[in-house]
Amino acid sequence: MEELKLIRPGEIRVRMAPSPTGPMHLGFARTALFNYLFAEKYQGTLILRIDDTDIQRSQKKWEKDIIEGLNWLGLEFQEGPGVDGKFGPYRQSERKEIYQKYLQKLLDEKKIYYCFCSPEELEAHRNYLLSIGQPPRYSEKCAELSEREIEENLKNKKSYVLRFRMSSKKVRFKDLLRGEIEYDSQNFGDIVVAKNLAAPLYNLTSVIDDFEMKITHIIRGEEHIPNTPIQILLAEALGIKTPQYLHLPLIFGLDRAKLSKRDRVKSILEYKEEGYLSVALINFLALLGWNPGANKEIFSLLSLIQEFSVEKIQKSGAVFNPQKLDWLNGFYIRQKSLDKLTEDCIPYLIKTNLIKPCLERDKHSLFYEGKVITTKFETTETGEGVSFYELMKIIDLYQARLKKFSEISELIDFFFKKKLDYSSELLRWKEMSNEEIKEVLDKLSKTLNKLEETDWTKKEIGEVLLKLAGELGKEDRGYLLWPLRAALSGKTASAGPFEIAELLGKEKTLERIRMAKEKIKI
RNA sequence: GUCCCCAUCGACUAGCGGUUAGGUCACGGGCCUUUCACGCCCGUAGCAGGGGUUCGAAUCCCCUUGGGGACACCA
Repeated sequence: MEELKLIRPGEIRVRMAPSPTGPMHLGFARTALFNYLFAEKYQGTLILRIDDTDIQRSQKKWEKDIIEGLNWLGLEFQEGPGVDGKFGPYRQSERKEIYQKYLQKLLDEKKIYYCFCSPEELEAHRNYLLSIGQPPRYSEKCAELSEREIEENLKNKKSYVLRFRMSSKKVRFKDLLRGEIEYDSQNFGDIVVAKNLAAPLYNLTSVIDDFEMKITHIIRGEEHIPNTPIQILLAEALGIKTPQYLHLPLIFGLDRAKLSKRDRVKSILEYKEEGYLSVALINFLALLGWNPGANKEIFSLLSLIQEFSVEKIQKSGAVFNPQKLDWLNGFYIRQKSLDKLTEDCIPYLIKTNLIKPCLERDKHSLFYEGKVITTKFETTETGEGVSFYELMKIIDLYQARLKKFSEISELIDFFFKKKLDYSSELLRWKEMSNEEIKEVLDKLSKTLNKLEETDWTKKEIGEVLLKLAGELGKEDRGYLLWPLRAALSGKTASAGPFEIAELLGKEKTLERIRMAKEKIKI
């Protein structure tokens, strides 16, 4: 990539150009990320341009989704009309006069022409060509209409489109990733560049804006490779320069189909709601199609900027693997400080109705001079209060077990319940008989009951129970500890019984053992 | 159908003419451990096929096959 070495800081201008016709999906997020990294790497400028020329399909809510997604990921752009000193996106829908100027010029120069063919007519012709194995392209029926015919049709208000007179030639361009790519423009036919003088279409607006915005490098998905020769021809007709191109490989779903083509496109914001960290998603996305060459998997946005290089971008498409995303997310969750993690989890506990929002809750007052104040959340089922500090201790037990925040509720719900719902079979360790289970539970309550409230710590609890386990004469501690853990949590998997018992408190621990005994029939 | 892009473990990838083909996720086993997870150790698994070029090809070239993308009055 010798041309990249010639780049001077500040020269680069790149853009993200989503069309707001659907939510911001992973594919666009990855393209945005690479544009961002490229711009940051070379101290260039990144622009957000909303390609909303299709007024039928474009929606404000999708634009909002895209901008929120970008914000969440921390991919900031450095230019654009905005308010309060903040940059906003350019919108093609707000730049109509610019396109009209160019369109008129093309029309005057007869480089585009009026086409009055009906959609039905075109459809039929396309199907015919397809059926005889020809590339489906326009018949050029209207290419040579006389001035009079055109005026006649326009006067009769016959609907029209504007077609570009495609020159017949070979178009070559250089892709920064793939090298020379050549197309024969004969395959294209005279494409439609505008629905009418006031409604230009993507290929035209894109070429004009990239020029007007002085874009130096277009970094976009591979699906745009076939558009590139058309855009080059268009630029030629307009007499404007073309930027350099870099086409990123596609991201596929597990079924190997292009992500944005799948039935239901998942918004990046849904990952946020599920409890993924943006740092994890960024890290994951970067690794999808890019690799620094070293045996390294963990990258912050900053380290990505430092290490990013175009040479290391993959050429082949990548399958999106949710398991690796989960692993990365779990990794980043384990790196979090406990108070931050707890803050992150609280909305999920509220959403699943385990606790109620704290009315006088003020995030900044939770910690006062390093001390935890006693802000209490009301637990929905028991009506008791649970402090931020207590929540922190619970979540501490699950930090290593959590892959995403949305999982927290079903992991720790038993702390907030009056009665646990589980089958008596859960209490059975290996081949234990019902009598044995009951006996073990009896011993547990007797032993724990003797423990003073002041000694009710996981350390003390562990000591007396381990001693008890030794007295039981069984090799296997599970004989004692499994029924306990099951009785306290009601789950097949959970944190350890000593920790749970400590946080539950003596009273609740004994109550749960008692309830477990009731389940056992002899 | 036509055009274009691509091709290393199941997935993401390292490799850029000479390697016991490396790493991560997932999977299997072990340690730790009452369970689950974390952590640590070990393991299974790959150069799509065929021709060249070369003393020597995962690596360079060609063909085949396979996968994908594009062929709109969408972007």
